[in-house]
Amino acid sequence: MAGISARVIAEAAGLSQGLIFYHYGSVTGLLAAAADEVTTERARVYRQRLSEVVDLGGLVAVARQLHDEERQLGNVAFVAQLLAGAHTHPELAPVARENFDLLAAEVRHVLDRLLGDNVLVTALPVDHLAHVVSAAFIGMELLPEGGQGDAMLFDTLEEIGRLVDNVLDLGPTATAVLRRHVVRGKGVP
Amino acid sequence: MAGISARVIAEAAGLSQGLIFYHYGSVTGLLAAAADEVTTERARVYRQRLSEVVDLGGLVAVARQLHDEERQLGNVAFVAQLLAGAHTHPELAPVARENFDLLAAEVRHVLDRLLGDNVLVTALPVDHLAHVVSAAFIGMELLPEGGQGDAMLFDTLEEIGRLVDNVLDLGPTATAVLRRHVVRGKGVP
DNA sequence: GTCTATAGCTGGATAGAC
DNA sequence: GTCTATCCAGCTATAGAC
Repeated sequence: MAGISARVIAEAAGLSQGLIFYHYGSVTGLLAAAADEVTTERARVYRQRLSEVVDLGGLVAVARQLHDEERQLGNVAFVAQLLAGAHTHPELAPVARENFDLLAAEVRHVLDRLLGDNVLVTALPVDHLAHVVSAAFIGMELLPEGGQGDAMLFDTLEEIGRLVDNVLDLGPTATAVLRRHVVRGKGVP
Repeated sequence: MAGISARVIAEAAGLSQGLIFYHYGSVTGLLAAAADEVTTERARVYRQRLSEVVDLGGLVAVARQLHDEERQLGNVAFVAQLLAGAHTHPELAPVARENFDLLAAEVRHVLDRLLGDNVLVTALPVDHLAHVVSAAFIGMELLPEGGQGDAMLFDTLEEIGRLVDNVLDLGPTATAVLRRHVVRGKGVP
C-alpha cells in the first residue's frame, strides 16, 4: 500500500490509470473498495474454519493456518498498512475499523462457544475479550519477518491453549474448589 | 511517517532540508535514527516502570499508563508506521525488529519475575510468551481510534489479570490438585 | 555546517478523442 | 467506458555560494 500508485495499479491490471479515477474517484477510494471486498471474503472463510473448532488448542491451530494463508495471499502487508495508513489517511479509518470489527466478531463467536458456559470465565465480557485476542492477532501479523519467525509464537499459543483447556476441564469437585477460591479473590463476582 | 517528507521535517525543525541529506544521507536514514533514539529512551522508561510491578493486575495497570503516554507523545502512530513501513521499505526492517525486541525484553523480565517460579507455568517458555504479549500490545496500539476506545481493552485485560493472579495464588493443597490434573492432561511435562 | 536554488522524477488528477 | 496526452504539485537529492 505504501509504494503503490495509480500507475502501478493500472499496469498490474493491464488498463489505463484514468479508469481508476473514473470508477473510484481516487486511488484511496479504490483501496478502500478493495479492502472492503477482501475483508468480507476473508471473514466468510474465517467463519467457516472457526466453526469446526472445539477447544482452545484447536482455535490456535486454525489461527496458525489462517495466518499462513494470509501471508501467502499478501493480505498481511495489506491489513498492516491499512491500519497504519488510517492514522494519517482519515478516509481509510472507517474501512480499517470495519475490517477489524469483522475479525473480532468471528473471534467472538468461537470464544463464546468455547468458554461461554464455564463458571470460571463467565465474568469476562466475551466481546471485549474477543477484541483483545483480535488485537493480538493483528500485532502478530505485523511483526517483522526474519529472526525466529512467527511459527514460534503459535507454538507458544498452543501451549497456553492446552494449559487453559486443562484448567477449564477440571472435574466438578476441583472446579468447585477453584471457583470458591477465585470468587473469594473477586476474580468472579 | 506516511505524509512525511524532507520538506515537512525541515520546516518543523526550522532548518533547511539539505541538512537532512548531509547528516543522514536520506529521509529514511533520518527516520531510522529517530526510531532508534526513541526506542532506547522508551525502553529505559519501560524498565523503570515495570520494575515496580508485583502481579499481573499491576502489570496491566502499568501497561495502560504507558499506552496512554505513548499515544500522547505520538509514538503510537510512529511505531505503527515503522512496522508497516518495514514491509515495503526493507532498510527499516532492522530498526523495527530492534524496536520490537527491546519491548519484548522488558516484558520478558517482568513476566519472568511474576510467573517464573510458579509450577503451573514453568512449562511455558517465558521469552516466547513475552513475544506474544508484546505482539498483543503492538496490536492494541495500532487499533483505529474512535468507537469504544481502547480503555475498554485494558479493562478486560485487568479482569483477566485478576483471574489468573487468583488461580496462580491458590493455597498449596489446591495447587497440588490442580497441578496433578494439569500434568495428567500434559499441560505441564 | 548551513543556506538557496534547482535538477529530475513521480505522483494524483483532468481533458478530450474515440 | 476506455484510451492518450498532459498539467501541476510534491518529492528526493545534489550543486554550489557562504
